[in-house]
Amino acid sequence: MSTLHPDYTDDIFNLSIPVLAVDIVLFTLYKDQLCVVLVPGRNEWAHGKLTLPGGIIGRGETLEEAADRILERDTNISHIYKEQLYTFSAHNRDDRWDVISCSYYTLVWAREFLSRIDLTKVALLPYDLVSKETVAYDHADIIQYAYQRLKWKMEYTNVVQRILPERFTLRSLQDIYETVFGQEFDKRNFRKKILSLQLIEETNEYDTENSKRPARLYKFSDKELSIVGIL
Amino acid sequence: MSTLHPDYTDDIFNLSIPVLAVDIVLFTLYKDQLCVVLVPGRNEWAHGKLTLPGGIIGRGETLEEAADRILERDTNISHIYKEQLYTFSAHNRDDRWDVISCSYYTLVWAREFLSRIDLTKVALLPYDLVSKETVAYDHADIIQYAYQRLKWKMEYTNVVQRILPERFTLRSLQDIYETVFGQEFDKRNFRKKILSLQLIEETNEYDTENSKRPARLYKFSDKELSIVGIL
DNA sequence: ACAAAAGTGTTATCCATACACCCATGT
DNA sequence: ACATGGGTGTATGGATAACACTTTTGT
Repeated sequence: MSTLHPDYTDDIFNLSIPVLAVDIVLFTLYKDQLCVVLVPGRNEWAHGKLTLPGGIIGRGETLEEAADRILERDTNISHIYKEQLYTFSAHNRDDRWDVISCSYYTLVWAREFLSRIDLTKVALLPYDLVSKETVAYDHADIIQYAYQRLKWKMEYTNVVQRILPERFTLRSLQDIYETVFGQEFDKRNFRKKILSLQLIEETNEYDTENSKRPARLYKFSDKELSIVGIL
Repeated sequence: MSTLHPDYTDDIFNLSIPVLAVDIVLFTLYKDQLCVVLVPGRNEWAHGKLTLPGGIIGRGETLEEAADRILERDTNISHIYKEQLYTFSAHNRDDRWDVISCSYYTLVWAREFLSRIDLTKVALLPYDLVSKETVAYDHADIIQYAYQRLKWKMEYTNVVQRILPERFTLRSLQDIYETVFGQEFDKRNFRKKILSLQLIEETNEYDTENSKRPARLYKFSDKELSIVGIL
C-alpha cells in the first residue's frame, strides 16, 4: 500500500477498501444475430456458466487500459473502441467476494474479429439466449443493461461508424441496425434519414463482391462522435 | 486483505490495486442560479481551491451507500435521489495519488436544503464560475460533464419530479428548466407540452403565498422514471 | 385604477411515416 | 429472360414553434 492521500486519511483509517474489477460486454454481429462474447467461468461459484471477460484493475492502470489488457488476454482482441457502461456495486453481486465492477461495452463486426478469436476459449452467445441460467453472477443483468445502452447510442449518435469498415454499402449499414434492433426498417426512409444527417458521403466505388447489381460504397465524412437522431 | 476470489487470483498476484473513491456533484437552484455545492480542499495539493464532496468507499459498502455517507458527513443532507455519472480513472487526475473516482450527480431545490447546510463549511458556487481556477483536481471537468448529463436527463426524462415538492405551480417547473438550461421558453408551448405528456395532473389547490393572481398547483401523476421528450 | 403574474388558441412549418415501381447485374 | 438485390419520390398526418391578449388578485 502506498502513502495515504491526506484528503482521504479519515476514511482509510476507518474502513478497509473493496476491490475494483472491469468487465467487458463485447457485442458482435454474427450470422445476422446479435451475440455476446463470453468466457467459461473459472471457479465453482460460476456453476459452469459463462461470464463476461473481466479482471481486477491494477495500480497505475486506467480503466480503459485494464479493459484492453483483459480483452486481449481473454479474446486476443486489442485496442478496440469501447464505452464505459456503469459501475455495479450492489450487495451480493458475487456470493463470496466484495467486488465492484466497472463495465464497458462495445460492438464489433464478427467478420474482422472471428479470425483472431480462439473459439475453443470463448463463446458467442446470441443475445436472446442470455439469461441467469446461462450466464453467471449478475452478468445477465449487465448484458441487458448494455444492450439498452447500445440501442440508445445507435439511435441517437453516430457510434456506428466505429464498427464499420472504411467503405460500406447502405444495405450493410441498415443490416446492422436491423440486427441490433431486431426489427426491419423501410429502405427508402432509412437512406433518406441517414443521408440527410450528412454523416456519410458517397464514393465512386462499388461493391463488386456480391453478385447482382453492385451497390455504391459510402464513407463517413466526420470522425467525431456526436449526438444526432438516426432512427 | 480478505481471501482472494479465484477468478481474479492471477491479477491479484501480479498487480496491486488502486483506491476507489466517490465524488458527488450536487447541483442546486439558488436565487435563479444553477450552483454546485463544494467543500474546501483539505490538503496542500488542492491549493486552496474548492473540491467536490468525496471520500473513499469502504468494504461492504455499495457506491450509493458511500455517496450517502459522504454527503451526510460533508453537507448534512441525507438520502437524496442521485444518479451515477461516470467513473474517472485518467492518469494524473490527482497529482500524488492513484485514485479512481466514481461520481454521482443530482439536483436539489435550495429552499428545502439551505436550512440543513452549514454555509460556513460548504460553498454554493454558481455553475458559470466553475473552472480550473476555482475548483481543484479534475473536478471542474467532472462538474461540466455532470451538467451535460443533467440537461440531457431533464430534456428527455421526467427526473425533475425528484426535485419538486408534492405540489407545485407550472411556473416553478418552468423556472427550473429555464435556470438549468440558461434560456427562456415560451410559456404556452411549455405548458402545452408538459400537459400533453400526462406526467402531471392539476389539483384544485392554489398557491396563495405570492401576491398577484394565485397559480393552480399541480402534482405528478406517475412516480416512475421514464424516458419522454420534454423540451 | 393599476401593476404583476396567471392563463389561454391558432397558424405555419418541418419532420416522420407509409407506400410501389424501375434498374443493373450474374446466371 | 429471369431472378436478385439496388436504387428512387410523393403525399399525408403529427409535432414543433411562433405569436398577443384577457383574467385574477393585491395594493
